[in-house]
Amino acid sequence: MRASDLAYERLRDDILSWRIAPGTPLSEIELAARLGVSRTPLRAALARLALEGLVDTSRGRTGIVPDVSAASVAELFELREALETQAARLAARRRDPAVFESLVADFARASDTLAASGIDAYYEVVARFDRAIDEAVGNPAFRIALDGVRTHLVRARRMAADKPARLLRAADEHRLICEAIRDGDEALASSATAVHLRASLTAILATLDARASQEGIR
Amino acid sequence: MRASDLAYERLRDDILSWRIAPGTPLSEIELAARLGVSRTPLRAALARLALEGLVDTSRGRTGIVPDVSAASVAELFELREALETQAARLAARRRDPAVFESLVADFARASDTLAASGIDAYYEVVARFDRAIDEAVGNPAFRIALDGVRTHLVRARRMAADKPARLLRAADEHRLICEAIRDGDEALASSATAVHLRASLTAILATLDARASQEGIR
DNA sequence: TCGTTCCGTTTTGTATACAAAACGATCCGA
DNA sequence: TCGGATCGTTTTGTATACAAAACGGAACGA
Repeated sequence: MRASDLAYERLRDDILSWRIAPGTPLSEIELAARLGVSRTPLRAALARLALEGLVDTSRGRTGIVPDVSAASVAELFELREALETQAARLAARRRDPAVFESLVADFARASDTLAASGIDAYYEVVARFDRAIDEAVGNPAFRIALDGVRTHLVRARRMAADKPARLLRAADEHRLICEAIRDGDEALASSATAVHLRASLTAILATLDARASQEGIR
Repeated sequence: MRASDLAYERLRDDILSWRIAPGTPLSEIELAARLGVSRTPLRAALARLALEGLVDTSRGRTGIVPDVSAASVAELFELREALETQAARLAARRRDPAVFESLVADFARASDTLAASGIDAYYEVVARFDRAIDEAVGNPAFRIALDGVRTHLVRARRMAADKPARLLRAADEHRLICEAIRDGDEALASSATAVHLRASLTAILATLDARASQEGIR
């Protein structure tokens, strides 16, 4: 594996998992030393992250990790709604029914999965759902656009720290989407996706607000 | 200006204007010599272009300019429809009516503009339309996504070499979109955008087909 | 006390040298 | 004649050295 890829993946992982806090200056020299690569491949990694929006180079010379504000999450979801409602519509048009039938069952079992195997097991099912959508849409450019949005979503989700009650509702919403796609009902798939995204956004913003006021009390 | 930015802009311009033909191997050494920079900033430029999809690094080690196929254009328009129909909807919700009233007049005059000042003057109006949409939407993440799609569209459009008859129809379609946005009619703005995109795609694919069969005859 | 300017330090931007890997051509064998 | 392997050449990937620019602090003046 190339050193630049290694640096990219490590940095990306650090940012998405909040190991690097927003606002932290990303010094090339320091990071290169920490990751054990020279500055040249590290610069390439930083450039990739900057183009993905995970590093903000607009302020000053040194890149920093942008913070996750309520406004930025709301903007992200506006873009996400544009992409995912259309993706659901296209998926319903071109899907393999068996794939989504299987996902319907997975989401119906979500309560058990969550209780037995924890939150990561649930997110694994969601990841499978995303991959099924990508495959059904069958459009590389569309997939890349969706991936970009999902990347940023990971950060927002980790911050919001989804509560089990919300996850159970989300599983139900996902099940509805899968049923619509399985049945080839484009309009319903699109609408059900919109419903899910609005509910998710509301939940995340509520968590963010609660956290913000908690920080304020301190 | 940084050498890497210079190399990026020059290369990007060369690719978008078809001065570099699809399939051409992008040798770092040769390009660095031609642009008068060293390989380090040139590599950064190539990396940026690769992430934008203007350079394909998936095949072999040397990057090449991807070609514009009918399939890739159709895929691009699927993504474009997802973004622009939603952008039109959001723009209708938040617009400054005066801005789009002015654009309505511009597109109504398009026939004269085209006859008097040529095709570039018409595309300048379209660029103003795009900027008005961006401003009305007011969502940085959305704007970045739209910019990415528009970049690829430039290549497809240059290849298709729009005919005046099509441009006049396109101006009419744009006028309809602007009227809907001006009036705050979200549903109509979205639908009118979908109509315009489908017509544009059909025109581009027809030109591509004609060119393909012409190449076949040779 | 506040603002401004200058200088030292740090950090980024660029160039070049070297190492590694991949592609292509040629030669050998079946 | 065709397939495959090996070697040479070319190209990329990485490291390091140097130049330039920007930030921060201190000192000076108002």
